[in-house]
Amino acid sequence: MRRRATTSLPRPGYVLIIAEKPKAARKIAGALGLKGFGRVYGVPYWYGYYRGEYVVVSSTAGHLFTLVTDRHSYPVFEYRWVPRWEGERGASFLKKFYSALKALARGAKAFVNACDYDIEGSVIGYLIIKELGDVRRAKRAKFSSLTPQELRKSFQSLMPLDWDMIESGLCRHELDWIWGINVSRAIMHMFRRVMSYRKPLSAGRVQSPALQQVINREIERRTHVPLPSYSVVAELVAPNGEVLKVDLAAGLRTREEARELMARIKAIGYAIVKNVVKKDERIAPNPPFNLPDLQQEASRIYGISPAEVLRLGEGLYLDGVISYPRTNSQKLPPTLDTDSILRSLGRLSQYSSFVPRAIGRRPVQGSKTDPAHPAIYPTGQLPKLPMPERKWRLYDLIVRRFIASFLDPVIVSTVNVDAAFDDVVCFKIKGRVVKSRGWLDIYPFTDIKETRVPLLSPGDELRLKSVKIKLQLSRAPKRYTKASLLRWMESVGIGTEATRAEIIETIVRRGYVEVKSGYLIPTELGFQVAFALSEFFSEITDVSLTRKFEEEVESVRLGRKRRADVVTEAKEFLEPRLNHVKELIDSRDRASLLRALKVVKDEVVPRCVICGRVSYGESLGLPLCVMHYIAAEKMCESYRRWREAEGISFGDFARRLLKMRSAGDYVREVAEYVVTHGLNISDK
DNA sequence: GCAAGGTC
Repeated sequence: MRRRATTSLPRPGYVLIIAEKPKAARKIAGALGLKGFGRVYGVPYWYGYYRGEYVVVSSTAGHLFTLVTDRHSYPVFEYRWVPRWEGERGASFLKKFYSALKALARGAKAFVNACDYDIEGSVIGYLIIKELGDVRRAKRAKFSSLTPQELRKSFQSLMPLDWDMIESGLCRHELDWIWGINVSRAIMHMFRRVMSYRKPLSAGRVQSPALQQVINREIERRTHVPLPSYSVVAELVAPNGEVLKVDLAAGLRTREEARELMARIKAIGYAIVKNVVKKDERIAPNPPFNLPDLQQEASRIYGISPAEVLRLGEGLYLDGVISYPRTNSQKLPPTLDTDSILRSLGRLSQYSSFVPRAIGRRPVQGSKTDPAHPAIYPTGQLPKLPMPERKWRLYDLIVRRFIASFLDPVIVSTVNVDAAFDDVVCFKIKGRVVKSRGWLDIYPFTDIKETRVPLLSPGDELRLKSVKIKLQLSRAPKRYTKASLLRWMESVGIGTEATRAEIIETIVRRGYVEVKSGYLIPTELGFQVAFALSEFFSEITDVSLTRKFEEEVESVRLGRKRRADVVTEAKEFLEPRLNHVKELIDSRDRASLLRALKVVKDEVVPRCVICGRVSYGESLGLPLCVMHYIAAEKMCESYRRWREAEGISFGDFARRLLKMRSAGDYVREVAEYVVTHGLNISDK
């Protein structure tokens, strides 16, 4: 497109088309064949005639308006929309978009909201037209992708403003604001009064369930009581003399059971091969990245955090070397000229040998989709080198995943051997060898474990060389990393591609969790906030609040409910509870507040006999804090299994727990108390 | 100051 840059505003009397971002505005202008180009306040616009109509296309950069209130207290249900650059820190870059659209709106005779066709896009465009233009002279462009055909089609049949969609979007904003601001203020009030804590605290529909998840996992780990199970493992000698290590049985409940099995196996002395099945398995390449997959892989392979992936990805996108990164799609656009992208990538020596194998083929596609954007792919425009190391690594990962998606599957030869010691025990021996490396050389980050097995045929004898019993202890689940927490958020459907990483940073910034060796560990403050929320606003700690919002917002979109009614319901639900909490805090009933925060150390009675925190309840006949209480209860529960498995006394069980590294620290502390005070649970 | 959601 030839551009004639101008520094002044276009001649008035045009239809102003508003896109969600500058890149989209450029695509729309291209599709409509607009040749004129100019800038206002540095913001680009395009102009010209489309089907006889004089039009101007420009854009915002996401939300230009936000909700604010003038009230400083809570409950608060009065709010209004204001330009974001006025108040919000870090939003000053929006001022030029605001000024530009305001100036362009003055010369417009009509408006088109051409933001992404989703509820946020409807809100973004609507608020701009409402605040800076005139909604009575506005229409909506409806398109599902930014391809020229789709865009032209949408402008040939412009729709009236999509009021139900706008109302549902406004409703989502208001619900999140009402819940988030009010609950945040309530807990700040509480922590200020009770603990003299003065830093900002927060709660919200997405961040609070994420925090709760980290807390639950930590409680599980720290109150973990390992449970026993037994396996029988043996060394067998194949006819060719090779020694094989095999699990003959696993998951046995008692040591006695395992001993019996072992004795019978020893008496027989050899196993017979029953069946041998050889097969080739094909492992297809992964589809091109969407953002969650990229965040996961960058964290796994290079330890780059999800938020940094988003930041680096945005940089690569603005450099023009990759497509839009905030996407959930694993599919490439059907019209994409993949061959010319591949040819261009082939000019980089890292990739040149793979490109010929990829050209002329179709890529693997994933099942995930996105209403606004395709999967992340290299545009074929090559990056300026050198670039910072981590940025390069991310780019390289994206390119490799892209090229891999065109290549042959990895072929793995597998062998499955069934064998048995008479009718005493059947077992399997499995082997795997990579036969053809396929896409594995360009994307070598997948570890395909190889196990070799000697050549065996039915009827072969496997002589027993040795056999023993192995005690297996159940392990506590792993702590979350930023990447695995993000995965969890995605799996339960909270947050969006663009926000999840930043929301994880928020719970870190608040001091709710710390990052140690990549793992998220809740702080005392995090525990206290989570307990306070569960006590007074339990809904906000659960992902089901998002489900509820989605249902409400959807019913507004379908015109079945009015936004005002949904907002009123939320207000009527929250207001009495906020007032109740406020009264409790103002009543200075310190003891009940401390009990609600659960893990506070204070002079209040009764206290945990082990750690001095406020008591939560009695277990083993002792007043215990919530964590030692859970640990003690789990110990009593698990003792039944240990007695069945090993026939040991409660005292011996406690002594063994002290030595188990996989036992949670709260469990070991309770065990130590049990040992030193000679406690028993026979009376339970 | 506090949310979640867009995008630079």
